[in-house]
Amino acid sequence: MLIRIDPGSGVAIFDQIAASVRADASRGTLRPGDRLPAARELAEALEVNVHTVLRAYQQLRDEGLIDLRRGRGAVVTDAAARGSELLDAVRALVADARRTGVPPQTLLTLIREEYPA
Amino acid sequence: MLIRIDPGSGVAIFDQIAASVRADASRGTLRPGDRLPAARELAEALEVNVHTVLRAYQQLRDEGLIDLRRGRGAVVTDAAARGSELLDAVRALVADARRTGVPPQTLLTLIREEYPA
DNA sequence: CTATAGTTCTAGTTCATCTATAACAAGTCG
DNA sequence: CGACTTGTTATAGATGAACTAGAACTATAG
Repeated sequence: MLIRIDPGSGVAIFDQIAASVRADASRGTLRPGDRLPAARELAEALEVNVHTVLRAYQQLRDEGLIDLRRGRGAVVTDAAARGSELLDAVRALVADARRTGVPPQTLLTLIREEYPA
Repeated sequence: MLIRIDPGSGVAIFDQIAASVRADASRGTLRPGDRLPAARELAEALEVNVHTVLRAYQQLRDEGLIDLRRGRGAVVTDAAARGSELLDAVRALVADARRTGVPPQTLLTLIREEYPA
């Protein structure tokens, strides 16, 4: 469980935190039942405000990736394991995009168009 | 060529415009050689500032999706056609994600992790 | 040459993000 | 039960990116 962020990368910090957790879940580094660090704790480690971390956690909860409960913290759900099954398909698609010279932004847009939030 | 935007959606307007063009190119609605509306023209239609549209166009140029020339405007390049070849693969992947209950954000993160800008 | 349309510059406004503090509430766990 | 942990909510201020506005400039098309 290592979360790294880059302030001033243009991407909102809370988005980076959430993305980092998602990535760990997909890789299997984070497994169902695992607990994320407490918000205040992580905030201190990243030298970031608690609200920023909490906003990331709430985003993940909205996606069903974690459960948030007072007193216990953020626990990874079963849903998180499912993401890892897609990894191979994702890798194949990315390889295709690379080969044909389709830039990341375009690929991301294609996905978004087909799978709107 | 229909471009719609939603101000106050959190996503920057110039990003929305660029994404809309990318989507049209992938779908085949926009083909190599086609011209985008003049920046001032589109700006007026969308009730948006010219700079905002131009920023979107410049982003697309950086990706190689369009050529920008004074006096002529924005012309879709050959590169744009390549994106459409990926559509089937993208649709398959999205279907897989849907089936397994993986939310859009998670899928997008997976792509980003594998294909960093 | 004239109209077109992108480029560059300056300046002001708005709004999301992030920070800082604090009080509160619902759990966990001994 | 009771202390502790940890998320929830609220308020307020600072910062910077995005957007707007207006104008002058310049390469290219026709």
